[in-house]
Amino acid sequence: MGRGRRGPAATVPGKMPKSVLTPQAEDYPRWYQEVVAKAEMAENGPVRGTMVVRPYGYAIWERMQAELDARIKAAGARNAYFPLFIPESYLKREAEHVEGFSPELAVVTHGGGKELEEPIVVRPTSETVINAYFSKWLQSYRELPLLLNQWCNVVRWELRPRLFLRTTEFLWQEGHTCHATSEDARACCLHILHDVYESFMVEQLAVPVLTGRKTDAEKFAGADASYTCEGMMGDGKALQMGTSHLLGQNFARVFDTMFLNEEGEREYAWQTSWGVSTRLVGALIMAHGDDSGLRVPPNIAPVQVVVLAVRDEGGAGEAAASVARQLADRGVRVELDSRTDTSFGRRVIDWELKGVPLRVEVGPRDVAAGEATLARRDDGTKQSVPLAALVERAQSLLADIQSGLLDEARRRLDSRLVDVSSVEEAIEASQSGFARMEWDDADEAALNAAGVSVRCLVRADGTVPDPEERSELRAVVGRAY
RNA sequence: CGGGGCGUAGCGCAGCCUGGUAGCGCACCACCUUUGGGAGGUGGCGGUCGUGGGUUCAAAUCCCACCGCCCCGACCA
Repeated sequence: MGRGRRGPAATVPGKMPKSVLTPQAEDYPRWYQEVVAKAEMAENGPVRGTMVVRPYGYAIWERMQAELDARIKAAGARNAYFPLFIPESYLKREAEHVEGFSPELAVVTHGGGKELEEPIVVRPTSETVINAYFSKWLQSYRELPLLLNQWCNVVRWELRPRLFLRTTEFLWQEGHTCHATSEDARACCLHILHDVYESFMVEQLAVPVLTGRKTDAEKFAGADASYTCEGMMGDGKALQMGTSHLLGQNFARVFDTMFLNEEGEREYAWQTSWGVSTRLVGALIMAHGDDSGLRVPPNIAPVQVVVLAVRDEGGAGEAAASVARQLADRGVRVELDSRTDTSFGRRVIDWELKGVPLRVEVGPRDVAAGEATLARRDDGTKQSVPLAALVERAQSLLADIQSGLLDEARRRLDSRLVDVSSVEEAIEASQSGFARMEWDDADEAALNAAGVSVRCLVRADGTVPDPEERSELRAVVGRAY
């Protein structure tokens, strides 16, 4: 936490502030920082730009990993692991790649107390090392396509870090593939974009995204084309949530990644690479969070239901434990909160901060009536439910909450995405959301001067353009994280 | 790197201008009363005042240098 900054708790000495967090409308970035801190997601590490991910934040990441990993494997990829350290010479082989990454590289010059003969780079991404091994392993078209994925950390030196959104070290998944034809590589790249990333974001994170192609200015260094999933955050700004790149034969050429084709000729492999990172946690926070804290969609929530024993009287403690057990038996991710030495209100607020989708309150009054109280985190409504019907009701409410959060996010995206016909209108529209316009009219220099950028390019029908496609395209512009 | 701000207890801050016993709120510990939307009382623990130097009988306070952090601008998942 920074010095010279105040949480709302500091404004009135001796008194609790009215609200737990700075309201979003008052100061969105501050709201974000406070949620991350108070929901115990993460904090800054000792080295600038590094991040300590706390158990609750990491639990969310683990849920994301589990869902993504299943989809990645279903797409045909296998997991592997490549080293953190990469010879600097590898990076230098692909001219555009080094040029793009050199400003943000961490370079190791000493090891074992001696200066190294060749500097070692801490991986900013692994195309180069992985290609060094692809070239060794790959022999025949019969081995294609070859799809590998790795879960790891990477380092890109950042000047202005923000927890989860932009840190010097972050966790991610990077997929790397080799294909026999350009068409097959393209199909894979888009399959990952839509059927792994977009589907995960919509179904699990309940965040609708726009998919499109990056402009040359924003594409991956060394790629022929980059495709992106762009989400709209609560303040109308865009967040790049995932990217899938078509590498062509660029890396294959410099690393000699070749195979023998059906005609018996040696040919360079056609490649893709793709990744999503812990930035997704930031996306989750900003896509659904409200003035009371996080709102985590049930599908991704590490805790879907918290059962609160209001106090340990009238059998409430036992009843709460029993409810929690029943929910767990039905496969619900549930946590029992029986800390009755802490006040009820405090505990409610803490669980709201953490965004647990559904809260079950069990107190003496509920027990006497044979009921429990269910409180939804998404809309704040409460209802009493007979204990016998509780598990069923909880499960149906979780489903409602999941779809409700998606609908809400979709309405925001739809209502704040407007079609415009000039740079001036685009800048105006970007103050509250996205603008869509003819790409030919989108003067990037003029937009950038106003703090706005082209997030992605799409066709008139909304589908993603081919790598070389340039005419009749629409540009989606907005402010970006 | 350019501009602005800030370093005092775990967190948020006051004290500095006008040198002289280091304070407040929250958190934490103990006990009692509490518990259906941030509980109250009483007692307690906790600080090399960012670092180094200088001025002075005396420095959190004045002077110099350095370091760090935060915010705003040029790059990125």
